[in-house]
Amino acid sequence: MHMGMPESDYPDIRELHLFSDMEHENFNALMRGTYLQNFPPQVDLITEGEQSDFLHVILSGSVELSASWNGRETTMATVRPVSTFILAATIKDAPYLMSAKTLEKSRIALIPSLDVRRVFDTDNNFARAIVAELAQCYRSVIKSQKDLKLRTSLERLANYLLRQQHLAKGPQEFELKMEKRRLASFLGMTPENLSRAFKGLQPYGVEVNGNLIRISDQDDLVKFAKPFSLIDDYSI
Amino acid sequence: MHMGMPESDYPDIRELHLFSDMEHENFNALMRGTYLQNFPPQVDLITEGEQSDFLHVILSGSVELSASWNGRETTMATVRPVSTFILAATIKDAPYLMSAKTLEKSRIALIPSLDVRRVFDTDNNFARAIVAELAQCYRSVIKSQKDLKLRTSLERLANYLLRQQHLAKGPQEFELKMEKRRLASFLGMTPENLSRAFKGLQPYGVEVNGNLIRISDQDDLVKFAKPFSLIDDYSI
DNA sequence: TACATTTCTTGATCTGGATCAAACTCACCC
DNA sequence: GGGTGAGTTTGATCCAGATCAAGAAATGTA
Repeated sequence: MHMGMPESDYPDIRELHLFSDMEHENFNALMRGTYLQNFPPQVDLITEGEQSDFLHVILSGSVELSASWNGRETTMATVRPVSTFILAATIKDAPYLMSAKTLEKSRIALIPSLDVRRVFDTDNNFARAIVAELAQCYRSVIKSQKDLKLRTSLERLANYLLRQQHLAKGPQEFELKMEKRRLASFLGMTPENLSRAFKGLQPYGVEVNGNLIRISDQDDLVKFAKPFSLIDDYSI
Repeated sequence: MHMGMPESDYPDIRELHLFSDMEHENFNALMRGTYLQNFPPQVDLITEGEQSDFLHVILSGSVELSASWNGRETTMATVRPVSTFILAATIKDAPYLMSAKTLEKSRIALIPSLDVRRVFDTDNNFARAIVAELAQCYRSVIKSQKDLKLRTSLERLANYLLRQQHLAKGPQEFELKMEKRRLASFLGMTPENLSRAFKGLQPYGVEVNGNLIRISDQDDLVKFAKPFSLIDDYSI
């Protein structure tokens, strides 16, 4: 681990909506204290319940956010570049509510929470950017909550596939970006059931081949899934 | 409905963490455009999908936030005085993700979203207060999500009762503040099942009499419920 | 290449919780 | 007081999804 960011990583972070409007001075102050590290897969970055020491920015790879209770565990979200995670805990100086671990080899910037809070207190543009980011995060969780409470697991899977297809710019064929067992946990079901759910979507034109998904009858799937902007559109 | 807030309601709102640190000037500007209204029970205040016109502050009574999809409906939360709701939609100028309706006769302040966004852009203390509020809201939803994904309905009910007892300052006996069918929906179950779940908690010392709950064996219930700060403590 | 380990799938069974139906309770109102 | 209608409870049944068990496939490793 080394202190201070190499020049080459500045732009990626600076471009993030969260940092793009802040004072140069303040951004540089943040970066001076920032650690950059390459992590191998399966490394625990954060354990739920611990105090927030760093705001994390994922520059490459992927990170899983999970939570556990009473011996059970569930996947809450997967984070992909370029974005931050556990912003709320950092701002509130509160314990993490989720654990985080790398899924693949990942490059991650660690910005000391103390610095984030200090700059937050002085840089108004940064404070405003944080509001936008938090509002976005809040609305995302609400959508996910609605997905969980209002839909069956089959419906959740169908809509998940449509969302992923949309993210992949809407091709007939695309790859799952998550291991199936993780996807199952994310969707609130068991791996066995996910496997059966894929079968259950065959009548609606979904073909599965390993990580490859083919949606042969888009309209049919849409008719079944009934995607709804107030649940499935993560851009609003 | 009348324009401009009566003096007597200023303090309630001013005391809210969200408004307490902002400039007098700006607070007054907000209040000048604010409508105050008394609503009877069962009035729809907000319909999900509509554009955010007002930030709502509930001064008395209670409001239910719900969401629906494909003919199904679920209770997301109940809001009680003094707090705001649908802050995220107001800030983002995005459509509401939830509907809101009064459960009881309620006094509610309606602050035009345009004004909120304008003051947000100029008053830094207000912007910071919004960050704190949003971070709190975000973490609350995450906790609720963990509750849903990691616990059975019986466990959710047990922990809900312990939380309510705690809010009531920990007496052996306390009242449910929600209709049972709403509570069922909030906990992600049917009314029938809630009824059976109450029965299922009898062995752990829970006695139900209408809206009155008596926890005769605290330790036993706690041992079953296994409350966990990172799910059940809404103050962190 | 062969072996080991993990993930994924499939089948059989079980169970938590939903649904359906009917009684019961209670608040409200003429 | 005696409806009337909503909310709640109880019982019977059903179903989605969990669990258990065992292969099959993929992945990593000697």
